[in-house]
Amino acid sequence: MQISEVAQKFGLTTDTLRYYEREGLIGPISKGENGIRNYTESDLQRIQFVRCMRSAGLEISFLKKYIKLFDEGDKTVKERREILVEQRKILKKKLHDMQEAYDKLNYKIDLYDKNILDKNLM
Amino acid sequence: MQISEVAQKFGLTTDTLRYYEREGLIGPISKGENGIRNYTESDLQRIQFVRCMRSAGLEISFLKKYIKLFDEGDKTVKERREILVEQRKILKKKLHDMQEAYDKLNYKIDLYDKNILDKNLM
DNA sequence: TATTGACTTAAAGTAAACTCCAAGTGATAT
DNA sequence: ATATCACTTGGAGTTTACTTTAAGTCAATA
Repeated sequence: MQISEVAQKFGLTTDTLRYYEREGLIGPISKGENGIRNYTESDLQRIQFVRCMRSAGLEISFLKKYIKLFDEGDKTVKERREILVEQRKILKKKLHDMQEAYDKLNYKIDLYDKNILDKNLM
Repeated sequence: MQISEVAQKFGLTTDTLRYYEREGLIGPISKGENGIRNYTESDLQRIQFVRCMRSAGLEISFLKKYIKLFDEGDKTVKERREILVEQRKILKKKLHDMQEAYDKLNYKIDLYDKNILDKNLM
C-alpha cells in the first residue's frame, strides 16, 4: 500500500507518516526500485497502534522507546511491561481529570439552560 | 493571597500564573502599594476553573475567548453556552479515544502478565 | 514532447504552552 | 549596613509534534 492511501486510511498526512518513520515509530518501510514506500500489513498494524496511543496523548518519546525495546526481542519483556504500566497510570490520571472537566462543563451548560446566571461564578 | 502561595495551592508555577494573567485568562490581579499581586477569593475561583479546563486539555485560546465573553456580561450568554457545548463535544471525543487506548494498554499488560508474547504483534 | 501528479529527501519553519533570564525593588534578618 | 528573599518586568528561549519548503525523480497522460 502506498503512502497516500495509508495516510487516508488513518486520517494522517503523508508528512506525518514520514515523520513517524524518521523518528523510528514505524518502519523502516520497504521501498520499491523507484524508492517509493510500500506499506505491508504489519506496517499498518504498527501504525494503528501508534495512532491509537497518540490520539490518547501518549508521547512520541514513549512510543519510540517502547518500539525500540520491542524490536530488541524477548529480553526486554520486563522493561516493556513496566513502561506500559507507567503509561497506563498517566492515562488513568488524565482520564480522571478530563471526566472532571466534562462533568463541570455539563453542569455549567445545564445552568445556562435553566437560565441560572451568577455574575460572580465562572 | 500572594503568588507563590497560590502557585503552591494549584500546583502551578508563579511564571504560569503571570503568563495566564498576561493572556487574560485570569485577573488583572490587584496589587498592593509595592506592586505585589494580591489574589482574592474570586481570583482563586477563576484559577480553579482555568486549571480544571487546562488539565483536560482545553486550549488557552478557548478559555481566553470564554472569559472575555463572560466579562462582557449577560448579552454574551447565548454565545458562551454555544462554545461550552462545542468544547464538551471535543472533550467527549477525547475521552472516548483515551478510553480506547486505556483498554488497549490494559489488554496488552494482561498479555504480558500471562506471558503470551506474539513477536509480530505490538 | 511537455506537463501533470505522486512520490522522494534534508532541512527549515510553526504553533501552543509554557519556562527561563536579566535587571531591578522592597522588606526583613544578621 | 549588607545580605537574603520574594516579588516585579519585558523579552528571549524551550519543548513537542508536526508542517512546510525547496529541489528533485519517475511514470503516465494530453
